[in-house]
Amino acid sequence: MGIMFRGVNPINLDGKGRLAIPARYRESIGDHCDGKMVATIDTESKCLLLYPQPEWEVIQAKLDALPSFNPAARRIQRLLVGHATDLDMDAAGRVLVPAPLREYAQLEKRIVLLGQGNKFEIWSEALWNETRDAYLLEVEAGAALPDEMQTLSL
Amino acid sequence: MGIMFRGVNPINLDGKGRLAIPARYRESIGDHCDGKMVATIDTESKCLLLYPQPEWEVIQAKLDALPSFNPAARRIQRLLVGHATDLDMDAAGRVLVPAPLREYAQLEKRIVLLGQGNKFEIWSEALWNETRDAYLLEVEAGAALPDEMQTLSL
DNA sequence: CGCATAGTGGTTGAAAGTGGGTAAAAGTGG
DNA sequence: CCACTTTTACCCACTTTCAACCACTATGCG
Repeated sequence: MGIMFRGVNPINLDGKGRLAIPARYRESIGDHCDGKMVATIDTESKCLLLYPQPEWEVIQAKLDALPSFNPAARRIQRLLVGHATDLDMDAAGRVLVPAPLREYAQLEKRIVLLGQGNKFEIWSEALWNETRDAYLLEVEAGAALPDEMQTLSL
Repeated sequence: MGIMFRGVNPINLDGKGRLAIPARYRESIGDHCDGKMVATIDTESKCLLLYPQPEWEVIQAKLDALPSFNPAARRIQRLLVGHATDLDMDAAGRVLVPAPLREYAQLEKRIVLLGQGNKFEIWSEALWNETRDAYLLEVEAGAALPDEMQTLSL
């Protein structure tokens, strides 16, 4: 059983595009992967995914195992593996988010770091707020839940 | 079989947004999770959910196991796990409720802490009163009960 | 009626967030 | 292959935030 990230963290990117990982995650990240992380794009939403390196290796192994002649599989491989970039935490607990990834997720100064289990999601603050509000409206409208979740008891 | 909370507790949030857990729950919380709790939003109602950490870990594990390419699953993960925040009781038995969560549930000074089995719900007092009265009216109007409850014996 | 415990609020010191400067390294073009 | 430009990693300084601590008040119980 590995690392478990959660929570919403409003952060400022600095002028150089650096992201300061909130202090409460640093110890577990240091233990788990010595500050080595991997960032890539989320293909479904305009946000980035940030994994501890060991977690990412597992994902990439699964992706590499997909059938090479299936166009959808190739597409996912190219998008996810193709954009995956190694990032190192510096002494102050920051990682430099590469310009192409910043551009994809429309990251300016105000961003949100969202804990999501074995990974983080990185959103522009504006986009996250829009997305979150839309989700809440969907729930209110009684959006259907898939079977796996019908039995989920909170 | 774990912890069981119940009862309605009117409480004041202080100026810093701290919530004093009523003394009668503190011992069991201390035993069960050493004061470590997790708060997140309720997606159905404008209130917060407050779990002892071990209880929450079980729920998050289930949520994290949902399929990543299912939009409804991503929605629930982002809303619940994304807003989940670790809280620690201080020496006086208080937890600081983060500003984003206070905002979601419209918590000002007067709030209500509602025991609900393995968790608490945190309501603004005004919203709770409205909701409770509405529920009572629905029952009075003879709202239908689902089948599972037809046989329920109190 | 007094004591003990819970509720409440304020203060302060350490740590996290933030921003910039500099030097080395990588990339680019002649 | 060398010179020049751009990037990036490391370091330092400033500001803000928050959590632990302390003090006072209210309440309930013996």
